[in-house]
Amino acid sequence: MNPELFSTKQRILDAAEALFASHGFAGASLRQVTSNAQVNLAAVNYHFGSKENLINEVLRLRLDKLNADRTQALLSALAKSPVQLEDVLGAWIRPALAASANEKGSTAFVRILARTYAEQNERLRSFLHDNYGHVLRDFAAALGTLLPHLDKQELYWRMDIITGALTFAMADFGTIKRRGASTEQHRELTADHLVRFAAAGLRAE
Amino acid sequence: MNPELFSTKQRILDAAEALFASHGFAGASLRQVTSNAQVNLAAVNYHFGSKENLINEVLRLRLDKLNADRTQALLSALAKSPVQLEDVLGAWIRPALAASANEKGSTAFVRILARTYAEQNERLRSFLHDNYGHVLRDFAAALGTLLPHLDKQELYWRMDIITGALTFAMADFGTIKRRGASTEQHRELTADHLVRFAAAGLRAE
DNA sequence: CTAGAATTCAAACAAACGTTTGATAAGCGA
DNA sequence: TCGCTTATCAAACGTTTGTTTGAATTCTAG
Repeated sequence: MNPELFSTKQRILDAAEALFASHGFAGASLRQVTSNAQVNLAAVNYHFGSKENLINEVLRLRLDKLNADRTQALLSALAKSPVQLEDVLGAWIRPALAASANEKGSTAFVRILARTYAEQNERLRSFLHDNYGHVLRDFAAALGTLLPHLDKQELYWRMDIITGALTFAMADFGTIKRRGASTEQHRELTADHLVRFAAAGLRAE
Repeated sequence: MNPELFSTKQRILDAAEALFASHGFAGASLRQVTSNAQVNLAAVNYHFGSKENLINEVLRLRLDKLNADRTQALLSALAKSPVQLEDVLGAWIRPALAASANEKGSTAFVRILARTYAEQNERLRSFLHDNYGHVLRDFAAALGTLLPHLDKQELYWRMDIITGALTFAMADFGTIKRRGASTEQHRELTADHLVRFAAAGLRAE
């Protein structure tokens, strides 16, 4: 029951995250996961109950932090006066980029997100909607007041485009190298460009 | 050997496309495919050799047409003087949107594309790169002359963002309904917005 | 009509899958 | 140390996977 850093449970989560990212949920087997984690095959069902629960847990842990970061960043952006579109978009984009360059140095989570986003899997979509839909709604409300020329449907559609762009930009974040820039500089640069790109797209027409 | 419209081979391709789109390559079994296609299980291996070959064939058939359409549209855009950024982007975006609303009335192919794009699967990535990389290079060259303020690396990165946005917009194309608009009107509207969005993002900074 | 190729079919193959089991080991408050 | 919970383990469970087989059927050129 200890939240040890290298506990069986944590090693499974780490290995699962990496394998789900590279092979997908269906493509990564529990035997691969437990082998990479160097734990017994039965450990997954003991600690998580089932493969499906493991998938949910991998998503939940990361999303909890990402959404908390986004919510806090949004509050900061809304506290300023006047509220700037770039700040709101930054509150959406920067925490996601930060999550993609975390302690494990892996972009596994965002690649999982890209896959999940690409999947039409109804179970996952409703899981995301139920647990994290309110964050999306908060951002939509903030963006809506900043962009009164967009009706609600159009706004959601453009946010979807931005999310797609962001997700893929993040998924490629780890693979694209920029000459003579540290990871943090690179991240800042990427965030700046994404925010500008998204802001220009939202203001269009 | 006949290219009949409802041949066993074609029925397998159609069923595979739909199932790969909704369940992924690993998630869709040959038994599901052959059952939906109403053909014998062994027919896949007889006509395609293996599941992997079937996946490649599903991708290849659609991509051949998409890339031919894009190449032709690019030539048309470049024939005009002066060459407009919106026209080049339209040559990239419109054929993809058209492919997403084809005779079968399904968005299966673009959802497959979204999944493939999200996958880090090296086999598929090199398959796409080897067979269709030249089209991407042609567009990059055209965009490069229109956007001299972007260096090559930055340009490719932004094209990646656009492709991600486009892919997800297409994947959602079928699910989003717009009140009082036919499918063709809807597609035209979507294409216009995507082009504007992308052009604004590319011109930024 | 007939011979031979092309296709379809039910059945089975080994391998891999997620999951369960029961025994064993480790951890720990009393 | 005891007794009990928690955790790990090898082994096996029944399914499902992609693939192969060999016989039956359909098609087609001569």
